[in-house]
Amino acid sequence: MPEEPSIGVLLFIPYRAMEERVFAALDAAGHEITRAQMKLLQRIDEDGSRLSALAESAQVTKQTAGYLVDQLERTGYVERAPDPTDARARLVRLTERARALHPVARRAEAETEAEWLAHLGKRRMDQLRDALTRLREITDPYLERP
Amino acid sequence: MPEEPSIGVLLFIPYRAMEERVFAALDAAGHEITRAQMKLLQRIDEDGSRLSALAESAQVTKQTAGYLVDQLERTGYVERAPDPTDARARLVRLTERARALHPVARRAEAETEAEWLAHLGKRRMDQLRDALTRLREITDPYLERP
DNA sequence: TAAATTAATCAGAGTCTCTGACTAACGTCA
DNA sequence: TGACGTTAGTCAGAGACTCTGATTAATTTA
Repeated sequence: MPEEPSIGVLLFIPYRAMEERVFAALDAAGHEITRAQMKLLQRIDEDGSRLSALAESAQVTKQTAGYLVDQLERTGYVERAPDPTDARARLVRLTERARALHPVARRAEAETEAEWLAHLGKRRMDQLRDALTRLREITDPYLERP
Repeated sequence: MPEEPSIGVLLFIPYRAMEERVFAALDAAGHEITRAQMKLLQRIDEDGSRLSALAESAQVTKQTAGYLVDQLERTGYVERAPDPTDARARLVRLTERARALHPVARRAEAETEAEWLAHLGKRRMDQLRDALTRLREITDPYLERP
């Protein structure tokens, strides 16, 4: 007689399943991206971002961000360019290779979500999204509040 | 105009909030437990568990499990005893100190859940749990299937 | 009983993260 | 305008967590 999982575990199980689908799709498309690298990659602005900005956004130290950007640079996902407005700074920019990741990740996400919708039905899927969106109001420390 | 977060992110945000509440409560009660240690600790059977069993259950190698059990042993949360049924094996057992973690963690979880209930209302909280429980049917790789 | 398997450990390495110290460039203000 | 404090980034060193490969000891199988 297995116990009821806690709400925390119930949230984690599908989250993890989604994450694994996305990384599996990236891997299948020839992209060996780690979770840590992705955390940074997602935060790089269209016009490039400074290391400090990435570090702050991803909640890691500048040293950690530098270590991850080094890796992403070596594997061809980002490049560093001088920042024209400040000679101390450099802009981390996405390469074409990095831009190719987005559609792959989005497709895997959309496919997984479609399977969930098929299993839950539209009503319950809407209820799930609604409840999670409202829950975010009190659990997201970075949510913009009006 | 911030985009709608994906369902994956929406799941992750409250999960992470819950996890942080639990570890903060443990920390406040004087227990410095890491996520990796907790993953093992949760899987130790009432009568003790073998290292191999813990490793398999937590999805890590035996070496990793050994490394974590060493730490937990040093900090007084587990002890190793010979397995009377097999001289190669040793049983990892919870100490009293480890047993003291459970009520602290459960209380933090219950408090957080109560806040969520107050914010969402009973109807939406029930819908959330229902949707997540059904979602588990297709996203939990370790779910017992009848 | 010899061979294969299983339980655990040792050794070495890679990833991710941190703190502390440093250099170079920028901004301020007396 | 020049000294001072701040900011951007890097270097060095360390700790946590994870892995692969090799080893030892005990058990199970053929």
